[in-house]
Amino acid sequence: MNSDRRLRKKDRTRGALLEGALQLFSERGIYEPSIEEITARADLGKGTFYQYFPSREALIAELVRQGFCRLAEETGIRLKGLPAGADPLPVILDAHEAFFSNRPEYLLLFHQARGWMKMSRHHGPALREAFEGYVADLARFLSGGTSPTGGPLRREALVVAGFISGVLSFRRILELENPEQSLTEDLAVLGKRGVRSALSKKGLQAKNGR
Amino acid sequence: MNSDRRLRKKDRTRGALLEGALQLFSERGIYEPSIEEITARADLGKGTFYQYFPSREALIAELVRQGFCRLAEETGIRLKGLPAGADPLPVILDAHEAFFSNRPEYLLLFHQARGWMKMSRHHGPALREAFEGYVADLARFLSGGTSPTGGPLRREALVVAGFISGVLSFRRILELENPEQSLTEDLAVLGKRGVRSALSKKGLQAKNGR
DNA sequence: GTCAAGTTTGACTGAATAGTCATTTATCTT
DNA sequence: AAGATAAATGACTATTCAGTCAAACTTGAC
Repeated sequence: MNSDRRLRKKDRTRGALLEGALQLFSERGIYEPSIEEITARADLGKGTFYQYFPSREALIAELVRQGFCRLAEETGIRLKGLPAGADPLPVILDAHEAFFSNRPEYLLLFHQARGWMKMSRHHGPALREAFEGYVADLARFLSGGTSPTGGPLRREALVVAGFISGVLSFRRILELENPEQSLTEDLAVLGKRGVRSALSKKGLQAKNGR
Repeated sequence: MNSDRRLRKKDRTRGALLEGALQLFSERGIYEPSIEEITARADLGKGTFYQYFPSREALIAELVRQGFCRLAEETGIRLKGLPAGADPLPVILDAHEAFFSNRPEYLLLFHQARGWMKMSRHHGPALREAFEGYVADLARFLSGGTSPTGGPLRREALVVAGFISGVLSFRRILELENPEQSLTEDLAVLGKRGVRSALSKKGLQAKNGR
């Protein structure tokens, strides 16, 4: 009746697969490594993979889901200590920066998974749901804890998600000389221009529009 | 002595390869399509590919370079009609929006090429140079035409590039219900928060920092 | 200890593909 | 038209890899 042992073992095996794959994907991307390499990294035989995941994509979707969960959790913790009424955005940005600094292996994974989703042919719903959940979390964080889902903050959340991922990505590939950076400062620099620009936008629109 | 004919033919063949590959990459990404599929799309034999490009990556790098050139050209044209002293940012954003709306095939290409660059093993310098050139162009545009290279605007350019690519990317995969969107407005919404936040940032830093 | 149920394995199959190169085809020169 | 140069070709090789499955192994129950 102590079949818990077996369950724990299964969990460990599954965990080893996920962990090994995450490591491998961060080195060589999600496309290159073969299934056999993934199982080898976890010190398992090739056949074992298919006991746990029906396909490479299922594994990727699970890794992404798990990653976003961890990210949301850490962000949530940081937001606990925020005085009510204060803008959560800088905390969110800092939390992301810290997360990707501690777990850089998620950077390429998230990036490539996003690219994967842009291809129509593939992808069951799991991957999309993971991203959707992440944006919903962001919207919730931005709202300061109220409005559980898809309110008017969804757009803002989408923009924040895009800003973070895009800036971190360009930072990564085209390193600045002096690497003291902060997403909050980046946003402030950009935001000053943006707000200023938005005011004079109307007049320009006619000239450049379409 | 009329070997111009041959040169033009060669150019046409090369162009057909590039065009076919771009189309194919936009449907199935840069990893999936085989070299033979690419040549087939251009109605050419497989061997022909290697007369023109030493590898898949070389082809990708050339496509990216070409794409950034077109993008910079179109942006430059729009900026011509800008009164001196005005902020070029909204025009840059509009130009990008129009470019990717007219040529959506570049969205996935640029995205995946960026991901490719994050993997250390691959990549000769060509791909990096293409991105570097793009950011340099952006910095030039942001400066209003002065300061030809790598001035203090490089960081700002990097942030702008990241913002644009990230927001467009998230928009693409998680479509909003009402698709009237504008990068300029997105930036304004975000910027208002960002500027506001930056001011109160110092006090928060101690609480959430490190 | 022995049986049954659950888990792991890696050899095997079939299919796909990168890159090569001897041959064919097209174009230019005279 | 004939010969020379350049370009295009696709059969071929050697490799890689996804997915399967019968056999081996492990664990728990009695």
